[in-house]
Amino acid sequence: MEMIAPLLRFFQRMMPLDGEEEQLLRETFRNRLYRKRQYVLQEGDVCNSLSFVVRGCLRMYKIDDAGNVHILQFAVEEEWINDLGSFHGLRPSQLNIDALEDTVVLQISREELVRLYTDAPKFNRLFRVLTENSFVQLQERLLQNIGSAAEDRYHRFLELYPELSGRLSQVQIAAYLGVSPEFLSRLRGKMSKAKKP
Amino acid sequence: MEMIAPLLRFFQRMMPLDGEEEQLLRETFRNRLYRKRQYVLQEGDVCNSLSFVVRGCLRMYKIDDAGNVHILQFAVEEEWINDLGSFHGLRPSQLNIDALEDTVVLQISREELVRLYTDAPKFNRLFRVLTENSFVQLQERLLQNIGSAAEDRYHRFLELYPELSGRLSQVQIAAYLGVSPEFLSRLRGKMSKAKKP
DNA sequence: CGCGACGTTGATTTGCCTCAACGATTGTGG
DNA sequence: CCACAATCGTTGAGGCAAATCAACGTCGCG
Repeated sequence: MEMIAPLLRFFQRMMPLDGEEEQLLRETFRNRLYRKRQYVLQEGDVCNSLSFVVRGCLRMYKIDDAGNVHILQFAVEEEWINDLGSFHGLRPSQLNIDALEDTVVLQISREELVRLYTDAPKFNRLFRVLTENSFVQLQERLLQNIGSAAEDRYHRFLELYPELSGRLSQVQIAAYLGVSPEFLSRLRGKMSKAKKP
Repeated sequence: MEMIAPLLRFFQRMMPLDGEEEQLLRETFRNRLYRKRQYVLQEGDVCNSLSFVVRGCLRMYKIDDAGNVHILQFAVEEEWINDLGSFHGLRPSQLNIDALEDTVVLQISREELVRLYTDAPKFNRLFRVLTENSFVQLQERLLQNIGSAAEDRYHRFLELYPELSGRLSQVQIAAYLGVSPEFLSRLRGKMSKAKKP
């Protein structure tokens, strides 16, 4: 089954590709299915491939000393999710990535990526931009969380990802916002009371 | 006065450069002095150049709705400090960068950077790695702050940047850790009491 | 000299967490 | 297909980390 079309579209949106480059992508990216609750990356392992979500939903998170889950990022259709620190530094990851739904991804390994760079130098630029975008995304996330109360963060989350908010359980949203599920529930109660009556 | 040596060293450590590439760097980077308290980048402006600190100390921070300062990053000798989101996206920055000491920087504008990429493609790789490193640094910062109490964060700061902790006022350190100066003072009191007697 | 930044300390407040209990869903193995 | 378990969302009571406000002495600087 041909799943690479979304990836081609993704790159085409950044920069036109010729037939040879498209062919290279077809050859180097591999299709993979992760079942719900299955790990894509586990803490302590080295992140050895970049993942592009074709269908489904993944989360990347850290577990702190007290055992609490802190979600850095979700990834749904046509989004990337990687621990770039681990991938590039060949260091064991502090992060976990797993599937919240049955999820189809396209993956490229480090070796294949290096080969891609030499076979088609254009991908140097493409992946530089991709890294820049990841960076910006992370910084935006940090800036949003800085200096605003949990209620404001929840508001912004709803505005920014209206689709996700319907697709995720409140436990996941709470872990993304950095509050306890109980507290998020209280916030929702307060907010709906403030609107309805 | 020749100030470019530290920058050449910085790049050489990543990848050897030939004489022509060194010459390109000499031509494209410009020297600049910022006086203490002077802005390098002001909120609302677009970040139009990348800055490499030769001597001195800069800080990059956000001011939240309540007027509190949140420092994302310090930069001392041989470190970079940029709002990559604003620089690459040509968007107005939400961040400020200013000088905590009289500071000498080397800067390259966006146009000069583009020219550099076409004149010497090797810099594509170099700046890709640089962006990757910035990304990793930011992610490390985020992961450290996640799920650990202020006291632990302060400890880690002292271990990670022993030099900085002597060079900065406690107000700056507090703004970096994300706590009030009063609370940091209390932490210090508690910590020295726990060691001394 | 005087003024403003800094560091400290005390009293009070608050945003959010923890623990605990409950009904409502979801999902799973017999 | 049903029964039991697990997860989810909600609500209450109590607790703690850190903020806020205020006052004070110290220092460096213009």
